[in-house]
Amino acid sequence: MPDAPDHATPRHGTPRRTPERLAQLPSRLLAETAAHGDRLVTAGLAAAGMRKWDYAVLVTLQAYGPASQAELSDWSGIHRSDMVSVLNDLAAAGHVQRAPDPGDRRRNIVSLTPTGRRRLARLDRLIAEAEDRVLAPLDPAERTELVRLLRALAAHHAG
Amino acid sequence: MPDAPDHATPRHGTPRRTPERLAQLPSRLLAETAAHGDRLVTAGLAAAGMRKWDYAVLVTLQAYGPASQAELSDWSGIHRSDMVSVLNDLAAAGHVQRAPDPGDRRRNIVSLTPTGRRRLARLDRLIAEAEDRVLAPLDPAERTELVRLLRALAAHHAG
DNA sequence: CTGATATCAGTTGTACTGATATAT
DNA sequence: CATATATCAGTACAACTGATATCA
Repeated sequence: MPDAPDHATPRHGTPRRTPERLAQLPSRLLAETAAHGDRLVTAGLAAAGMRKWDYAVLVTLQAYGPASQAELSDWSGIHRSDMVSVLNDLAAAGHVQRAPDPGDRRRNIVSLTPTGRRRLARLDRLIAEAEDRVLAPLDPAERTELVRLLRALAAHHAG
Repeated sequence: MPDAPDHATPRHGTPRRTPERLAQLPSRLLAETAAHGDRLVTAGLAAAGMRKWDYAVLVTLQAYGPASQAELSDWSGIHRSDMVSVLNDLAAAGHVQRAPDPGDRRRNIVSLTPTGRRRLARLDRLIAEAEDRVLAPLDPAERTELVRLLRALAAHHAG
């Protein structure tokens, strides 16, 4: 089925929206839905006064235990340069602790505090709600399938 | 299946990557795959010296015919403020033409030139190749399903 | 008057680059 | 020497905001 005729003169009453050829491009759909997801997650975390990267760091620390800033960068996806201020904020709020590594004095050992652990539990709930809103129109099987397909894409482009 | 134990001391030889709890978040997967898609599309269009928004404007003009800048903004998704410079570039390259609307002198009527039409045909091929790279690991049925699911999300959050 | 249009100037947010001091 | 770490300053880019002149 072809698009609207090329060079069509705009007629009044004709509904106009993003052209189908544009709207169905995978790259465009990914960008659009990613933006919606980011907006919902950002709004959810803002309820606790925190940001996406704060959550990523706390989850990584919980999963793997104390780590250097370089390790946290690699595992969470935050740029090394930006990790500094993220940790400054988390440390100032008492959610993480920075201590020099006695075995390698270039490094800081970053670890979760009990306060950070409690905060993470709350963020987990907020994130779960946000993700549920992101996937709202999909049933459970569709959600699983979407995640599977996205992981296949992510794995392919990461390798 | 639980994650790695909480507070685990890093053991040498343990492979480390983004924690599973983080890696499987739909919002994160969308952001990651969208970034890859954008990178591939940007690289593809750069082969013709053009950008994403240039393509979006040309496609919209082909689909709906001559339009005002405000209409192009609404239909292509480009911010009104940014449309100006996009059209400046496209007009300077001879791909579109700006003419005052005799019926409403606030408006410009933007239309495709023959040069722009030829350029669009080339961009269509470049985009098709880029999208094919984006979806590379998926078979045809999976590609269709992914687009269907993403469109459901996009439609839900647009309404 | 209001509201829409095109334009430009400027802000914001985020990813990223580059340089530096320190230590391995 | 080369390499790795943490830090900070500054860049690049896109999305967005706000103001203005023009016109319906």
